[in-house]
This record gives sequence, structure tokens and C-alpha cells, in this order.
Amino acid sequence: MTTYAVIDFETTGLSPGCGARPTEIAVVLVSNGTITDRYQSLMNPEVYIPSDIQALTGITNEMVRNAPSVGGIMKQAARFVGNHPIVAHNAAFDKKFWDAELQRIQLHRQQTFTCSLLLSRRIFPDAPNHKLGTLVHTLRLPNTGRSHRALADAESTAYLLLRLKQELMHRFRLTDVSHELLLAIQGKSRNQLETCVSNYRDAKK
DNA sequence: TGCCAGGCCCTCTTTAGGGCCTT
Repeated sequence: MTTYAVIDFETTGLSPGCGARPTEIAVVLVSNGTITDRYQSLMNPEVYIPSDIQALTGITNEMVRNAPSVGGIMKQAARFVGNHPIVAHNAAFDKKFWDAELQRIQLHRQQTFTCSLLLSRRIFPDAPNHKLGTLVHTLRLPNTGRSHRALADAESTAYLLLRLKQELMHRFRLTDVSHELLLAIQGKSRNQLETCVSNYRDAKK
């Protein structure tokens, strides 16, 4: 049974290439259909948090002024994640920050990223949209607290991952959904879900 | 004070443009 590390960053902007840094990270471990452990911390990005992002996340410059350094928190987070596959909603975003901050402390990612946004587009194509908050509401996932805070969003993404796996098991009568199958679905285009699952089944026979 | 990106994916496409999604 694969253990997944579901992560979520709050940051000062959209791209580390433009100087944005993380202000908060949460990691939620998911195993055997449930959340088994959690890690969360604010960190001092050492750059100004724009007012619109302070309003969005509720994380202010005052809150992070005396928070631990990004490097120290990233070391702890990387240790907590270990070699588990990482999952995030719109993983391209979190992957940029994860890789950029690990590089600053001379660490390198070992594992793949799985994207719950891409999986949701393939598995729930008729959802009103594929924002995390909309999917939580549409799929009636548990309320995890204030959205746009790292732990609440990481937990929501964890429940979404479990719901996506559950939907695949139900729709295709599978006894389990492997990480390998999730990666295969993620790598295919939107209209190839049935073909992808069918090919995976045939390969396993 | 507070600027900023980029991969995915659809379509009136593929010699491109633009919306979605993350903060």
C-alpha cells in the first residue's frame, strides 16, 4: 500500500523565478484510505508579502517576522516527506517551490509529483470547475477549515485524492488503484481515461 | 509599495491564442 505525501505551500507570489518564497507549508501523509500524520509550519520568507496575498491567505508580514527560516523548515518537511510520492493540487506550482527551496539547501527531490488537478479534470470532467474549493464543495468532501491555509488545503487535497481513487475503483470495479495507474491517467489526455484503465488492466493480466 | 509565471488543455487549432489553476 503506497503512502502519499500531500503537500501545500502558501507563498509570497506565483513564481520562485520572480523572487517569490514560501510563507507556510503543510504535509499530510495518506495511507490505507486515511490521513495518518500531519506536518505544518509558517516560515520567514525574507521578502515582503503583497497585501493582496496577505488578504488571500490571512498570513501577514507580522506573522512570519519571527517564524523559523525557510531552509530549516524545508529540511524538516523533506525529512517528513521522505521518499513517498508527493501529491499536490496543481502540482506544477508546488513542484516549482519545492525544487527551488530544496536546491537552496543542497537537497534534491527523489520522487514524482502527482497532480490532483489533472486527475480531477480526467475523472470528474463535468465538475463546474477544478479549483480545490469547488471540488471540495461539489464532491462534499470534509470541511478542513480556512481555505488558502496550507494545512486546510493539504487535508482537502488528501480527501480529494482518496475520493478520486474511490471513484476509479467504483467506476471500473477495481480492487485498488496503484500509484502507477494514477501516473498513467495523469499522463494521458482528458478523453483517454477508459482506454488508460483498460490498457492498465490488460498489462496486469 | 508590491510588481511578477508557466504547464495543461480546449478550439472557430496544429505556422496560435487564451482560459484555467496555483499564491
